[in-house]
Amino acid sequence: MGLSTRKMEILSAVVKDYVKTAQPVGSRTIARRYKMGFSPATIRNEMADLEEMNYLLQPHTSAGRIPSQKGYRYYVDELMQEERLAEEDKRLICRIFSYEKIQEVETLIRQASQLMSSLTNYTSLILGPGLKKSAFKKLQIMPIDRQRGLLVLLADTGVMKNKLINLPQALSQSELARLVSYLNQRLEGLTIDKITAQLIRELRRDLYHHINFLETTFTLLEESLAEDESRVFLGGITNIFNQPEFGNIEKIKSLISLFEQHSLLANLLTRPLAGIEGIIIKIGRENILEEVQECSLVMTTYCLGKEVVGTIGILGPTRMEYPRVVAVLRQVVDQFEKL
Amino acid sequence: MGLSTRKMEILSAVVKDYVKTAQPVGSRTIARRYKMGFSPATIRNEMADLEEMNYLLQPHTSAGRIPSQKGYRYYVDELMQEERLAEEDKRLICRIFSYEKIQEVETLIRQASQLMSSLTNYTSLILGPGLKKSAFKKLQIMPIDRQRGLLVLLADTGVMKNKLINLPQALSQSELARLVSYLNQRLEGLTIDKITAQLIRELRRDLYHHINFLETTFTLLEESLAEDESRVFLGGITNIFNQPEFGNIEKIKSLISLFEQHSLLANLLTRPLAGIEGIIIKIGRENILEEVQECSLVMTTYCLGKEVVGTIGILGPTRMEYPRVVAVLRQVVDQFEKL
DNA sequence: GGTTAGCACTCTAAGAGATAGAGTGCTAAT
DNA sequence: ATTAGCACTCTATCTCTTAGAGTGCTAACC
Repeated sequence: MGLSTRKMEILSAVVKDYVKTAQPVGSRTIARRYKMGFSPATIRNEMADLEEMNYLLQPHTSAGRIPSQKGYRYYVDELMQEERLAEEDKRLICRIFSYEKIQEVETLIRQASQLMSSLTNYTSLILGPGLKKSAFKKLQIMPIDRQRGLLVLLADTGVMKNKLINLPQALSQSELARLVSYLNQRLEGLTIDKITAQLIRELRRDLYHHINFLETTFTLLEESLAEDESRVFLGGITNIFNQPEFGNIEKIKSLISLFEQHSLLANLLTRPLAGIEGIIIKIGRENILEEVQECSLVMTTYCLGKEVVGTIGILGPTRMEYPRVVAVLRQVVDQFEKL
Repeated sequence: MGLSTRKMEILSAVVKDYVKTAQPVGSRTIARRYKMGFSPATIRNEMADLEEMNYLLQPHTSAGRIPSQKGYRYYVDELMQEERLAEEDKRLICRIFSYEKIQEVETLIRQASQLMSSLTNYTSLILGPGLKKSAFKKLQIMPIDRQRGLLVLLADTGVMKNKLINLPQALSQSELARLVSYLNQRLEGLTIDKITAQLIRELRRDLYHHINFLETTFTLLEESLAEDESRVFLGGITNIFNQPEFGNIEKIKSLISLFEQHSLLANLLTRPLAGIEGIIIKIGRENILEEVQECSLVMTTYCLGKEVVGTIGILGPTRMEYPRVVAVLRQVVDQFEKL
């Protein structure tokens, strides 16, 4: 599979030029703009070879070449050099992470999402930290009136979850307090997704007379686990539609409709990253969902504390400025993990 | 300004037909489809009059007529009859309000928003209940570790707000408990937007030595008031783009970009309703924002408890099925207010 | 006087050529 | 191995034409 140096240079030039202009690239253009020291004819021959090998393709006979999916893959894996971010850009990223120390995770994520999209001119997708993978921190029950209370569940990642619950009439203030402190003690340090099984076995045994009440607590936890995955934050939706590949209304609609379905997005951001560290790039049909098969997704997991809790991604057309996007993403994730 | 009965019938026919077909309506079509007992020529004369009076307009000389903004206004105010919803539709609406009694306000709103958009095929906008107009219900501080606590603020509308705060080292468990119960007692029943001023004057006096701590509480309240208005829920974004008036990509982009700016949407949903009860309809340029000047917005405020807390609206093209939209909206709001 | 038939006129949307331009692949020369 | 030259191909764009829908006006009708 070894490409000659010259083929690499040409492939690289085609990708760069096509990314910039969105127009099929001709041999003359490459010879002129990238001064390779060969005539267009030579480049034509090489390009014909590259097409033969499926790195390039021609929209129609008398047009220039554009990179194929395989071409992008090769470029991304072997040829591209990650961009060095301008100091200015780095500063912008650092600022949102340091501006105020005590900040809601959600606010932070929203800001990061905004910023990434404006730095890249693509759309950013962030899968927020869910309860599932977080460790239990604290639980509190706040009585509202005779019958109802508010259950507040806090994870070490800063995520929290509230739920209205019914309190058994019989429960007195001090009983409630004891119950809460007991639960806190027992659940301390556990990962949320380990709690369900544990709860049933142990707590039921110890708390016969409060079973009815715990049923609700239990339901909350279950529901949290189910809803959990679908907290997706989008930024710069309009950006991606400014790309010329979205001149077609149907494509826009199909993407917008996808953007409304957060559970699908969550999947898109979760599945490919299972067990993988670092930044990964999914090009075109490498993505699971049909709606983004003309797009590329650059993404990575991020941690809050020790545990991996979510995914950050940037979605653009396959004709994407990969070197820059990777650089921005890396910078953001680095900052994230410093928290 | 009195239109003859015949002119009314013709205007009404033009609106109905144009809403259905999205094509300019000709005199022949009206004569045929709406059997008015007059020849096309007569209708042509009447239509010429209506155009003269600015109720109708002609895209170009040899085309049929379409309603002008003034035409829609007259139709909506004088001619249209609210649709009777099918039992089936009513049932769908009732179901989400009764399905589970104890439900998060947010979940409910999301569901309502989904449903409204699918029942109308337009986009629904709901301005969620904010803290501002709600009455204070309960406040709790949940210690997390030595330095930090989680402040939970609950309003009678079911809205809640969390905020991380720094706790002064000096504060003991029991002191904290006393403080919380004191605050609860003092703030009970107040509307949130009345708290700010009150807090400063009275609480400061009584709680010299905790001022530092209260500063943060106070900050939370202030921030809540500021962020507050921008909780907007959108449903069925894609729907509105299926309308033929959005054949133009620029229009789509401009709307999408508006949909991302929740503070603008909040304004759109708040300003026109100040002091007004019932359903109001803003047609085309009657709307504040430029992006929706070819759209109509049917909206009304809703209450949770006694206080008006938010707005529900449906956004479609000016060429909108007003009778149906009004009916759906009314049904949803009625259900809302039964809570 | 209100209503209607008839007809010339206008405007658009859609299709058919025609043309320019970009880029190729091949051949022959270097 | 490289390059110049050239015929060829394909698209995008423009113009021209045509069909069709709908009008406004005039003159006839009840």
